[in-house]
Amino acid sequence: MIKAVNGNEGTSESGQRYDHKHIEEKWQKTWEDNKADLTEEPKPDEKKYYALSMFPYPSGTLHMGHVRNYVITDVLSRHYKMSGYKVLQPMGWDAFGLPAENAAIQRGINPEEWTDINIKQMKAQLKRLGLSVDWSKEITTCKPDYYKWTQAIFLKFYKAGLAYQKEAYVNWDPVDKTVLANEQVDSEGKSWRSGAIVEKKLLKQWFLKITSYGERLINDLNELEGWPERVKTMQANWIGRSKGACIDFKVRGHEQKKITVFTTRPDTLYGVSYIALAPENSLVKELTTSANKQVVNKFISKVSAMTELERTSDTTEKQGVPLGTYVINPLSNEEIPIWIGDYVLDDYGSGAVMGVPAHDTRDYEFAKRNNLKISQVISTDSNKESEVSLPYIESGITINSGDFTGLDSQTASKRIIIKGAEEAWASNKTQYRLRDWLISRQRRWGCPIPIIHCKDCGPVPVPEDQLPVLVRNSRNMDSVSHEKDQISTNHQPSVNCPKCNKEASPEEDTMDTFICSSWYYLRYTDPTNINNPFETNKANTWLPVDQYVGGIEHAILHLLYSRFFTKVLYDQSLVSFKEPFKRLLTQGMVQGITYKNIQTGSYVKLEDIADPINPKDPVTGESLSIIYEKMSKSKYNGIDPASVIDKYGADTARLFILFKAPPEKDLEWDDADVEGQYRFINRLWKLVNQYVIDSSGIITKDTSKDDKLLRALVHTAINETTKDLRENPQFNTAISELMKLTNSINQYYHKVSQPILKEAIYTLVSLLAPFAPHISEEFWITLGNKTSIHQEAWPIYDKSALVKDTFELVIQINGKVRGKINVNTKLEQEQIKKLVTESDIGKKWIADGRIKKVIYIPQKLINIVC
RNA sequence: GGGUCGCUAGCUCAGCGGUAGAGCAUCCGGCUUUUAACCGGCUGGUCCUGAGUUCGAAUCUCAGGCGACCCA
Repeated sequence: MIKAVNGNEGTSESGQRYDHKHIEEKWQKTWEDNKADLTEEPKPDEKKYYALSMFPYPSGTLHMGHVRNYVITDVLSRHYKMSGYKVLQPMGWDAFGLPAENAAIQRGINPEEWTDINIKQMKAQLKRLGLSVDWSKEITTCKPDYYKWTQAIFLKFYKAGLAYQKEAYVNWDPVDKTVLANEQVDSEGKSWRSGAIVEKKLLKQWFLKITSYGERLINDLNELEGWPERVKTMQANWIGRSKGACIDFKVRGHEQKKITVFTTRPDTLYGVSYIALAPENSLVKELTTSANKQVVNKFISKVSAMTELERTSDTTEKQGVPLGTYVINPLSNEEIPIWIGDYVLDDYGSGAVMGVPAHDTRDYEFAKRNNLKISQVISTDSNKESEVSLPYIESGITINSGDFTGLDSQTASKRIIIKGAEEAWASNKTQYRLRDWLISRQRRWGCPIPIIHCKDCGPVPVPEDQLPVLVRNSRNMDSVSHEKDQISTNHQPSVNCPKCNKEASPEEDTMDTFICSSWYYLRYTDPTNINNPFETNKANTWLPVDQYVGGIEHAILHLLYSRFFTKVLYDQSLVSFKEPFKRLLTQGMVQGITYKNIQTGSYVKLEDIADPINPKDPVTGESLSIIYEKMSKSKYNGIDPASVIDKYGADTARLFILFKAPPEKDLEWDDADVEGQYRFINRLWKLVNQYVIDSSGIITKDTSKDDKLLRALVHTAINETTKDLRENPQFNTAISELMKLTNSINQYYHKVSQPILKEAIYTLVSLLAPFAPHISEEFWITLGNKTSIHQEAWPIYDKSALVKDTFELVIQINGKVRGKINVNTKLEQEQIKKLVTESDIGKKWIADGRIKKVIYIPQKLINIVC
C-alpha cells in the first residue's frame, strides 16, 4: 500500500539553494501529520524486521553517542521497510535511576516531574534527527502502567522460586549509598556508576537465581551467530564455567567432619600440602585449636577489613594462619595442615581450596610466604623432575603420584575421580563463577519490590490485583535520608498481611533499574496492554529482535540480564524463543579532539589556545598533545548535536556519522569532514535540479554506447549498497558507493540517453533515502512523484546490466603485471593465449618463446610462466 | 600472563588469493557575487617486519613488532 503524500510538498524548492532547515522541518511535519511511521503488523506471509536501539536514560540532553546509535538503527529500519518488510522501530525511556533522585534530594524537585521535563526535551531533540520511530509505542519505565508489569514479572520469578532473600556480604557503594550486583563492580573494585571503591556489608537482600541458568546462558551463546565474538567471549568469561571435581578431606580427630574442596586439577592431588579455608568459612571456629584461637581471630578481623580485590589480586601478598588441625589426603593418607587464607572467598565454590604450591601460582606464593612444603607431582616428562621451573601450571605427566604416576594430566584426573567416586570421597563437578543477581537497591526512585513482610507469615507477595505498589514519597524525597537504618525509623504507614491480615510492613527497597530494562523490548510489542505485561502472540510475532544496536558497555550487564529474563519467560511459556536478540551491533564511541597537557594531565579549551596547529598551554607554555577521546564536558571536547543540525541539517549529520567510520569502531569528530558531507548533498542538489530542468525539454536521444557503461555502474552501486546494508552493516562503504555513483552520473550526464539517465537519478535518490531521509524525499517530489520515497521499493539489482562485450585483460609474465589489453568476452583461452603471445607485450617479455605454464582467470587475467 | 581485534595514501577507511581503491585533506587549473564557494584535474602507497605456501600474497600459514579493548 502506498500512501499519498499530503501537505505542502507540492511546491518543491527546485532551482533555489539547498535550505536544509526549511526542508527538514517541512518533511518532519508532513511525516508526523501523515502518521508515516506507524507500525504495520505483518500478515502471516510477510517478513518482519524488529530494529531496536538501547533505550536512553532521560538525562535531558542528547549527545553524539545517542545520535550514532539511533541513526544506525534508523538506516536499517528504512532500508528494510523499502525492501518490503514490516518494521518495528520503537523508542522509550529507561527512566528510573539516580540522577532524578539526586536532583530531588539536592534541589527539592519531584523526580517524576524532573523526568517528564527531560523526556520532553530529549524527545524534541530526537525528532530533529528524522528517525522513522513509531512514537505510539513509546514506553517509560517509571510510569505505573509500565512498572506494574515489572512487579508482576518479579512475582512470577518469586513464585517460580527464582527470587529469594539472603543475608550476605554485599557490595556497598558509599557514594550512591546503595548495594550493587557483582556485574556492576568493575575489575578494580569500583562502582560502574559512581566510580567509588565498593565496600563489603552484611545485609539481608533480594537475589534472582541467575546461577540456575548459568549453563544455558553459556551454552546458548553458540546460537548467537550475529553477535560480536568479543561480547560472547566476555559473557562466557563472566559466567566462568570450569569443569573439575569435588574432593572430600576427612579431618583428623573429627572423623565425622570433612572439608570439601573444588578443584580443576584432581591430577595434582598427591601434591597437596595444605588446605586453605576462607576466613568466613563456618568450619573455622570448631576446627581451630585453643592454642591457635588468638592468632586466628586476629587474622579474621584483619581480613574482614580488606576488599575482595585486595584479597585476590595477583599483586598483593597471600597471607594466612594455621588452625592447628589436620586433614588426611584420601589418596596418600598424608597428614595435611588446615589454614585460613585471605585469598580464599567463602561465597565461591565451597569456600575451601586444596593448596598445591608446585602447580598453582597463588598456592605457590602462599606456601613460600608461610614455609609450607612444595612437592612437584607434574612434569613434562615422567623422568625429568628438574626440567621445569615451579610453579608449573600447565598439564603434563604425573610424577611422585603412587599408582597414578606416569599418566598424562587428563587420564590421571579421570582415574583419580573414578577411584574417589568408588570410595565416596570425590565426584565430578562443574563450577560457575557467576553468582546470583543482587537486585535490592536502597533507593527511592526505583521500582518497588512488591513484597509485604509479616511477622507470622514471612515475606508475602502483594496480590496481583493490588499492583502496582506505587513509588513512595516521591513528592518530598528531599526530606528523606537514604541510609538503610534511617529509612527504617522513617517508617511507612504499615499495611496488612495479605495472608493473615495482621499488621505488616512493606518491603522498603526498590529493584535494580536493570530489571526494568530486562524486558522492555517485549513491552514495545504491546505497550498499552492493561491485562498483561505483553500478549504472547504479539511478542512471538516480532521477537527475537532482528538487530539490536547499542554500546559495548552493556556487553555483560544488560545483555546478560535480558537473556536470563527471556529464558525464564520461555520456561513459563510466555514467549516461544530462547534468545531475545538475534543480531547485536555494538557501536563505537564518538570522540572529540582534546588538547591535553601530558605533564599536568589537564585539558585546555580550544578558545584558550592561540595556535591550534601548534598548541601551547596558556598557563605553563608547555606543548599540548592533540588526542581524540570520548566526548565529555570535563575534556572540553563535546559537540552538541543540536548545533550541528542547526548549521548543516540532520541529513548532513547523519551522513557524516555513518560515513566517518564503520559502525563498531570509534569515530573521530572532524568539522572538515562534516562540511564534506554537506558539499556532497549540495552536489546532489545541483544534479537533481539540473536534471529536472533538462528532462522537461529534452527529446530522448538514441541509445548510445555509453548507456551500457552507466547502467553497469548504476547496478554495481545497487548491489554494493544493498550488500553493505545486509548481514554485516557497513554504512561508510555504502555512502562511498553513493558518492561514486554521483560522480559517474555527472561524468556520463551528456553522453547517455534519457531513460538511462532517469534510471540512474531515480536509483541514486532511492539508495540515498535510508541515509538522508529528508533530502531524498525532497528530491523525489522535485522529480515529479506524488508519493513518499520511503514507501517506494528498494532498487533491484539487475545482474545482466553488468555483462560486457569486452573486458580488460591483465597480462602477467611470471607473476608480474606487464600490461593489459581489451579482449572480446567471447574468446576462449587458446585464442587469448595466442593473442597475448603475439602482442607487443608478449614479444617483449616472453624469452625465446619457451612457455612452461599458462594460468587463465576468465574475464580477468592471464599469467604466462616461462 | 591469557583472549579478542587492528596495523593499506597526510587523515578516516574499502579491498581479504589475480591490475592497490574511495571520501576528505594537499596541490594545480577554471569560474564567480574573491577573509570564500563551486567545477575540473593531478599528485600521493617497502599494504608494520621477516620467513613460508603459491604461477601469483595486502589477502593464506608461522614467527616477531606496535596499538586498542576485555579478562586475570
